[in-house]
Amino acid sequence: MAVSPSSISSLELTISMPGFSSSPPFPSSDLDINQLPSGTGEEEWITAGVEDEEESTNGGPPRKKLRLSKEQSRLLEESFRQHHTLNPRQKEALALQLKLRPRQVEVWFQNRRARSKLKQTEMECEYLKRWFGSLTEQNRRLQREVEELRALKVGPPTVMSPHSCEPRPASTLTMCPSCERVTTTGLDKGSTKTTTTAVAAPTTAATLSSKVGTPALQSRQSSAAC
DNA sequence: GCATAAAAGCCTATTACCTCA
DNA sequence: GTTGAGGTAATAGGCTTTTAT
Repeated sequence: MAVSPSSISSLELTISMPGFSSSPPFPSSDLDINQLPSGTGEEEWITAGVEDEEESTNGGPPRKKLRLSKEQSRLLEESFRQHHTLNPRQKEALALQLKLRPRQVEVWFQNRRARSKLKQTEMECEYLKRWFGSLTEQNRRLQREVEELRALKVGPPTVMSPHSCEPRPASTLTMCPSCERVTTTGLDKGSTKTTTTAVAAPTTAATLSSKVGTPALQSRQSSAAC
């Protein structure tokens, strides 16, 4: 599974496979994530309120939550568009540029990847729902069609067999009960042609089916046994 | 070369905090 | 002023891959 990160936008809906380069995590004993970076500039730190005093009296640092500035967010997004993962150098450079700690940049990228994936999953879910709906509709239509054909009760066209000189059906339409596909049995000895009526899956579905078995794919796989 | 432990890096789930209606 | 929902920074734990022995 490969993805070209360079072509991915911030809300890209392709599957992202993370790269394998990032910096080692900074243990909290080495670097307190809530500690203000030296020379802090643009980021906005918010103190949490009442409990802070209790914590600070207990020896712990007051809890603070970082709010990234618009400019920091913009730069991070821009960077994310170029790479979904950062190698240690990139992370270091970005952290320096943003006046953040590398760990914070790393965390931001992790969360950003998670958000991307969530968004993608939601859209895939929507897509599959719609696809299912259209397949159901098509199935209904085809079943109606079959019923109508049966209702006609017209005998199939006959031809003369070259061997027995007896009339026999030119072809017979049958439907597989499990996969509900129409099978045409022709004249030739043992020639059974299966007519595929599957809906052509759009590109997105093709992408999906590479990850999970789509209904069409599963249908195709199951009907292979017919 | 093979086995194994440690390190590194990522993902996922969750928490904690903030903002806003 | 209070409350609940939503957004997001940060944490914890687990898994996979890489590296050193």
